[in-house]
Amino acid sequence: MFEREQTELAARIKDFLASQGLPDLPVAWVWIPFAGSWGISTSFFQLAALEARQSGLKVPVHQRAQQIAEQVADHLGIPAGFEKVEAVKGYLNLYFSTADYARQVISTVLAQGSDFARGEPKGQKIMVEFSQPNTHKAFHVGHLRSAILGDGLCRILSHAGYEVIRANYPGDIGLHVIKWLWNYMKYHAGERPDRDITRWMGDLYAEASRRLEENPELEQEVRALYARWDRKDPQVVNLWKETRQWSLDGFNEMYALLDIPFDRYYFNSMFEEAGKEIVADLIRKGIAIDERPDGAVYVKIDDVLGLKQEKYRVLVVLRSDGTALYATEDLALARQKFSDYPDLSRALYVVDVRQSLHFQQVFKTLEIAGYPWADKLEHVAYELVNLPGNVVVSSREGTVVLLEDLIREAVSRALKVVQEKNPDLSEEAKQAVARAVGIGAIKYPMLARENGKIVTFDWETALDFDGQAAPYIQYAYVRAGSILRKAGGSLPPETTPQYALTQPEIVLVDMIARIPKEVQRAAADLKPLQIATLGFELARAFNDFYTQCPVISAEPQVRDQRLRLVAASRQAIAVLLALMGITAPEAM
RNA sequence: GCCCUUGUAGCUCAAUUGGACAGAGCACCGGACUUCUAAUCCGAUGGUUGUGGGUUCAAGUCCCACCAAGGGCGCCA
Repeated sequence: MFEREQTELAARIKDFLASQGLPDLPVAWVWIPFAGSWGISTSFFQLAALEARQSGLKVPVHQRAQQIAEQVADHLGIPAGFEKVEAVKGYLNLYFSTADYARQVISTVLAQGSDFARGEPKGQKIMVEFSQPNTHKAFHVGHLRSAILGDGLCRILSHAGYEVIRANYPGDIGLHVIKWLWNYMKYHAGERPDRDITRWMGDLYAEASRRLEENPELEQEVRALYARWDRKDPQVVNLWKETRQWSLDGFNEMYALLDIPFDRYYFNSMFEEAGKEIVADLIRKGIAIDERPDGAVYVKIDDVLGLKQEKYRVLVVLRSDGTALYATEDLALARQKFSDYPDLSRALYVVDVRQSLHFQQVFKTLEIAGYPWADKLEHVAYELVNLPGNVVVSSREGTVVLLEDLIREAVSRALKVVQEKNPDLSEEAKQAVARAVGIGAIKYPMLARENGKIVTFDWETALDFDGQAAPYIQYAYVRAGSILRKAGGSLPPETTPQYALTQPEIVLVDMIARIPKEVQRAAADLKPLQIATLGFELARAFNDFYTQCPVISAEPQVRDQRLRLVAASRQAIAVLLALMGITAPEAM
């Protein structure tokens, strides 16, 4: 909002500075950083410093910056739409006129509804690959971050104006799958999962690992089974297909609960052969070195690039026995993405930070091989989810917190609270609230953290519904809805407030006005954290308003104005919750 | 050995990308429900931003060194 005014003012300032013979520097507007200040600000330190360097004048920079700010303030006077202009400590602050500003912000939100803060279509298509779960294994809190972070990124990018393709890449083949099949065929033949599919699949996998650990000689049988898979033995392939589907069914249940959809599935198993073709091509081009059967096929990336210092090191692209590796498949997967969507402008991989080098290697190898889209591949790295005391989540260590357990616990905990707080709700409504609150509480901490920082999971924090957490934001939404319901009727028409706005109202409008810019920033930086933080701050501003500014009992003019502000706040909170994939409940 | 990430209040995290007084939430202490839902609000306590240099008008943010934690380094995914 107010981009036009900002651009015009910047032009006027630049003209003025030029007329004073001052250096030409871009005018960068920022929000005045003090809570409750409505306006934009820019500083003149850079200008003063540059001038001092060019002319050799000995005036202290901050003093000179203040002089310039004062001159500019005098020159501008008070522009239309503003009510105060001041020069302070080298900064030029322009305060919006409160009445106009509030009216404009509120009306914009109410007119745009759920499209509030939606960016202009950018004409760019972005694929986001995230939540790469392994079939035939458990789905635990550790896997949750990629799913939630990736989903949040998709929502933000889409709202910011990009066309987004949500891709999943399940690990449906590999040693872990063969181990599982071996265990199933030998000890569980004919069994089928009933409920809790993913748990059952995970249990069988853990059992297989245990058996092999206790009796290492059994690994021969697993290897033999792998060979049968490689020969495409129909019995093995069919069983693999059937059991793989069980896992996928289980994943789908959880994605549905979490409201995380996908447009496109790529499966690990689809890329073994295609990957081998690319490797053959790399060998033909002299990029990869083939040392089979004594050694593997690899790319000495640093050598190829002529780097003196090691950076990309060596990427093994095929095993010495000719079977495919993760890297083999990744080469083919990237090609497939751009074959399916030739006009993709970016392909993001939301994968944990441990694979940073791997992706750098794969991307660089594709670039060397001459694929024109190689520079559009991008690894969005995030840190792992740990348990208190820096304990790694691991099925082998028995430290897993299964996703289904987490969801169940969070929801039942939320249900208890609803029953306490709002016993009059119907049973059905209570369940819906509990789901919204429980799942929101799980999602929020995964989003409200810098991507590169470890999330420590512990039950206490995860199920703590107080303070900076999703329920806080949801509650603000509920309160706003409650006021509107009590007030009844339709919203009063747009008016310019004729009374002096109070501080909580000013802060609240300010928060709402920041949203469009923050959406763009979060999209550009690929950081849902910024949305999560803003969501909390907006909710806090609303709660503050709620306690200090009566709406329904206020005199008619104030009441009308505040009702519109409440409706706009509710809408703005809904937009931010939607960007995080968190449900906005009607009651709590 | 080389490379990457992180280090901010007792704990968990922010800080408009180099700007104005480093802000929240938990926890602790003290207050506020016959008034729009107290899953809330108000107040108090709490800081040499790991250490030492440097660049800059301006450094939590950039550069160098050191310390600490985590991660990655040719046939795991």
